[in-house]
Amino acid sequence: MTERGSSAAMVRGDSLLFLTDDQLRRGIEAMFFAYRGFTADPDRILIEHGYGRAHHRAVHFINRTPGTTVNNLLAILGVTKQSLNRVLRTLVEDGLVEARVGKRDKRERHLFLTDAGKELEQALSEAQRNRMRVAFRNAGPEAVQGFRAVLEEMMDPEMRRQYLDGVDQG
Amino acid sequence: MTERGSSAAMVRGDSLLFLTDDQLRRGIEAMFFAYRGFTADPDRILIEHGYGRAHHRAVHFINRTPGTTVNNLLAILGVTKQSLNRVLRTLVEDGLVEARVGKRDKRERHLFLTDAGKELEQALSEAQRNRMRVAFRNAGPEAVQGFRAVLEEMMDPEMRRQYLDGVDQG
DNA sequence: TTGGAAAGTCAACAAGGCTGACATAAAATG
DNA sequence: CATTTTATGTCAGCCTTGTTGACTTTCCAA
Repeated sequence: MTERGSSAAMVRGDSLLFLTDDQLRRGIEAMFFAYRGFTADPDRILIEHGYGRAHHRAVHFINRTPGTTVNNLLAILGVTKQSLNRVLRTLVEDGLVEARVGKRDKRERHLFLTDAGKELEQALSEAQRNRMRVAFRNAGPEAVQGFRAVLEEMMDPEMRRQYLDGVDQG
Repeated sequence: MTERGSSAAMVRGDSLLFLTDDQLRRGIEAMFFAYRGFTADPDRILIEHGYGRAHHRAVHFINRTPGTTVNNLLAILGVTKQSLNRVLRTLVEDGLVEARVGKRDKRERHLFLTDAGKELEQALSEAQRNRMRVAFRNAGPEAVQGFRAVLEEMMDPEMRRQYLDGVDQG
């Protein structure tokens, strides 16, 4: 992998990949259009349940890290506690999330999915994984590496930390 | 590039890339966290001007395709005309967008950025391009190819058409 | 014991989606 | 020419999800 002295050109194999403004604009539009596809399937499911993306996000990260506290969730989601609280309240009322008072620190609420919550999470993530799986397969293994590399570079440092935290096996 | 018979394994060079649910979950979170980074810089600029992402999207696509009609924009943005109209109205009132009555079809409004509109568009897209450029450079040219390939596969067919439409030189 | 952190609550507000209904002008069609 | 369809705009009202500000309760820790 060689790097040119030029500010906008990179060498890939034998073909030049120019990072012109137009190339970058295409990357920007790729993100915009792809994010729509990325959320489309879960959105349909959520509407049936009377929920929105905010509920999906909460359910996702509670599932990823069971027992996480409200404060942890706030840091990951990057919203105000009032916003998150509104979402969590409905999820608890609807019996999808359980908020257990902390044992060591009783101010904290540890969040868990109930069986019903796990069921919804499964439906949502399965739909999203299916699309991701098809995209990965069609694009090929090398593309998947590149996809992840670019997205990781696009994150703010704080978000990248959160992202790298959620690793199971490296 | 070889494909294994297995449903979840793909070969990349000599290392196996397993598409386990956990790998897919990481892809999902990568999208979530990266999209935040992707919008963070323009969001800051928009707030200073009292605008939101909806304005950014409109300005972006009017800049991409000057003279585009309201209906075209609706198809690209995937919102209702009421939603878009609210945004366009403020942009026209503020002198960032000009809506010219069509010559051949006088029902149509052809949308153009004014000089002030181009100025804002430049500020927004420059911020976004800078992040994209750094991400691309850090990830490397091969990663950029993969990034685009996966994102394109993630789009709904209709959106992919819109995406591929916006090509200048192939 | 007192300060401050964690969490919850209430109120108010705004952006930006949505639907439904209606108006207007102009093009297209019979 | 009459009718229908299309493109656009607009008003009213609703929802989700974000915001800020103020206030309370709980309770850990200095």
